Amino acid sequence: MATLAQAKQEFIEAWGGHGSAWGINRTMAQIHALLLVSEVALSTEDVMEALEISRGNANMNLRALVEWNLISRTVVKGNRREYFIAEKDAWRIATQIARERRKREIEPMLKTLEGLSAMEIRGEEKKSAEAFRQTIKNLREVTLRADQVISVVAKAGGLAVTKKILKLFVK
Amino acid sequence: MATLAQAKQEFIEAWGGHGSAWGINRTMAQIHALLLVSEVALSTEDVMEALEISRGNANMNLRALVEWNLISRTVVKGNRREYFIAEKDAWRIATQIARERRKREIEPMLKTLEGLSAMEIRGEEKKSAEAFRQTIKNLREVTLRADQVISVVAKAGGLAVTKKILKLFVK
DNA sequence: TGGAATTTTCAGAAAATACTGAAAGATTTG
DNA sequence: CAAATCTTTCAGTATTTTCTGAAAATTCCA
Repeated sequence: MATLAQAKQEFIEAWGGHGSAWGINRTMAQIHALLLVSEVALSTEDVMEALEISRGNANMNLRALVEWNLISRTVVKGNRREYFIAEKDAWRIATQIARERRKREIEPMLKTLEGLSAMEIRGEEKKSAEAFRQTIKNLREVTLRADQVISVVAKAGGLAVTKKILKLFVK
Repeated sequence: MATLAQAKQEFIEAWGGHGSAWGINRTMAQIHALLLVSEVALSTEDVMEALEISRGNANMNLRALVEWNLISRTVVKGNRREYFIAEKDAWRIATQIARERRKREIEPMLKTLEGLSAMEIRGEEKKSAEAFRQTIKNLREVTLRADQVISVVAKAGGLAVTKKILKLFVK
């Protein structure tokens, strides 16, 4: 049987390991995990110590997490340092990650595909050019629908609503 | 105005660049793109030449793409070599990618969260332990729902069906 | 305003990841 | 079944990504 501290440590390591699944690096995911299971706000120093990382690394990844809106800066009174606190609501965490990845990955991809769609192609190979254009168009359409699915879910009222809607479709 | 070859080249580079968005490396994505826009099956040699990569690299990434079910081996008669051909249907490409990522990323994550949920925690901090357990449970539930959304969409009849269902929810 | 406390930046170092090329292993064919 | 053709493997190398630590910048307070 584990102590609470051990369980938290295990979670931090696991979350760090899975971080690449949603497009962030190990350290960033570990810091996120650390703050997720911390009951109090933590300073850069605290994070450095807990994860045994350098100040630069801590600073950089804390900033990135703030940009992702997964954590926020806060003030602890009687103290000059900056402290950080994580968004704890799992639904909001998930939709926030979805939102960021959409922005960073799907949108640029759609831009690329749209650019290629719009490209005029010269030369004799009419048929081939048409096939190429169609491939791109299809990829664009599918990407667009994936994007919409993500977007619809992220804008759903929350976990309970999603669960109900899913019931209509599952099994 | 670009030639068809130039447009294809541009697509290959772009697709390579976006590859990391869906969990594969640049070369693997480029090979996929090359085969996607190729009207004929290509051999390892062809791929090596087109992308200026080594035999080892070509071989490794072609195998990975076969494992992802994004391309398949084929035979060109009167020829001893192995040739490769890509799945061209955009909907199937997308669902295949979704399926693989689910397997490689979401499932292990659920396993981890379930393991942590099941963990018994000793010590005096009952309240804290309960809060921790709740955090994990919530993350698990949200991950599970995300998984189900992906799964439902991937099993939908195809792009047309998805489009219709989306209409119920968008705007 | 001076200076102590804190945060940010970034060049170089370390670590992780991807690639090469040649050798070994298969497979086909004459 | 031996030679030719093709595929796979993998140790070493190259590239990319991430991290460190110290200096510079900023903020806060007396």
